[in-house]
Amino acid sequence: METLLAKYGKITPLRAEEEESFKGLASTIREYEPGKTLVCSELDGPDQLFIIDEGELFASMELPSGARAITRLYFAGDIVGTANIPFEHATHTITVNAPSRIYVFPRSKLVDAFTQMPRIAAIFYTFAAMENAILNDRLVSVGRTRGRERLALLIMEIVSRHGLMGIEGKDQFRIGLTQSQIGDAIGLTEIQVNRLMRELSEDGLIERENGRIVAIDRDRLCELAQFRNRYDDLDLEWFKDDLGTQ
Amino acid sequence: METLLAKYGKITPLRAEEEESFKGLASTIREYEPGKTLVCSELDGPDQLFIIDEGELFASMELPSGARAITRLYFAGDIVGTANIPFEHATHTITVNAPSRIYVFPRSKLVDAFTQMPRIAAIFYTFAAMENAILNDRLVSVGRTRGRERLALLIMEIVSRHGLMGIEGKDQFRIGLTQSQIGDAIGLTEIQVNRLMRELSEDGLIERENGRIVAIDRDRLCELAQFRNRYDDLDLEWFKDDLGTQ
DNA sequence: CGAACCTTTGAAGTGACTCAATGCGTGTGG
DNA sequence: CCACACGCATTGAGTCACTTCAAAGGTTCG
Repeated sequence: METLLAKYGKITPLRAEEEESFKGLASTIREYEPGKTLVCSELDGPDQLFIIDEGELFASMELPSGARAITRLYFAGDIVGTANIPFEHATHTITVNAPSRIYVFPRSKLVDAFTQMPRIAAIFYTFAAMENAILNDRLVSVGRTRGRERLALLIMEIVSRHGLMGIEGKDQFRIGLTQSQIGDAIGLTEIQVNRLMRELSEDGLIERENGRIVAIDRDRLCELAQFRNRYDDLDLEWFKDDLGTQ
Repeated sequence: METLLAKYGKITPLRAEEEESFKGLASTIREYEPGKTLVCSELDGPDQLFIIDEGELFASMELPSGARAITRLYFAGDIVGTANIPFEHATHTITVNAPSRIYVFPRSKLVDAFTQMPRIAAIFYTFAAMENAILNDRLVSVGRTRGRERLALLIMEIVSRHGLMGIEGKDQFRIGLTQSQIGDAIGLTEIQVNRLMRELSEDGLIERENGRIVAIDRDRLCELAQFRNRYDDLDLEWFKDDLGTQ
């Protein structure tokens, strides 16, 4: 369960007894293949949270028109399903996008976690706020910038969140989305995504090899996207020491 | 402090001792006039949460280009500033849009609240998840629908959230936003907003009087916007009774 | 080797933007 | 009490980013 604790550890170290207790809450760990749907907004109740040990998922919504929007991307260490928790029906569909190993966390256990460990509540709250901030940035991007900027932002978001958990190496900036999925994530057609990628490529901001994207000129991408890495900006002093274990 | 407790009460009744304890956390109550900026993303640290007793606020972000995006609307009973809490710098600006009475809630007190009352943690988490879901719906709307649908969704969001706290009456559906602000909220120019409002008006979906909007045909607006009232869909059984006060 | 899926390119159409100007209501000061 | 300013709403004309429709080129895998 290293991965699970890694991102949390980055946020605020868990105490030994918290770590122990927290581990007990994740009832099962499962492996999933790409294409698997974990929660479907039309059918399922949202009775579970997921924590990604390894892999990639995304959250999406389908419109009656047949259009699809991808609203969130999830990587190792993320808590998945926050926005579904307080609802009777799931608000979005969650799909596995790369072979993944996932901890399953029944909603009912949240109660235990919050009661036994107030710091866990603060951590969950922090993750929800982080997701909120990322959605916020996405909304601004889609609502108020052109395709070129939106694409740059998506690339930077993926690059930086990948980097967070130390998923680096030569494959560092691989983007595991099809152009069609990228379009669904930034509100463009796949055709336009294709054209913009060529543009960014010709301008030397990215390189493409075999469907993979490499962010070459991160500085200019950041500048273009007005990207701000929210994780760098975390300030968790407010619950650092005060929350005891009762 | 009736309003504060009203929406929470709708979500899950507070116990007497919780209510007492909770009241103690809100340090001050203040009145603000329209135009006042409570938190500015560039300058201020996000050390405070606000709970609206009465009034209207919105959260926005400015881009270097001069464009502005409005990402959230807040009404009586809402918790404002959730997404700013774990960050060193605020992620968005919060502006007062109608005369408001607001409870101010220092961030440091959150620790006390979470520790003393696990149910409060669950409630805050729920509000964050709710905001998450609304941002989600907005993002889908802006990214994957036309202006007409977006406008309809915004109107329905405002109408339904107004209705929540019983702010009804003949003024029931008043929208306290200029066309320019509406544009910033749904990713259109004020000119396009104006044209679309005329369209909706001519089609009998809304009526306009003196800059106010009245949602006449709510059914067709819902259909058009594919609107789903998230508040109707709340399911909070999961922390109803189990979270003791320790 | 073909099927399925993804990427790429072209050409025509359109929703929304930009620029520009007018109208309208309210408040303010001469 | 009128003149003016200011913010907001409205309308028109031209342009552009992106969409839609259509088709061809690559890759991967059974």
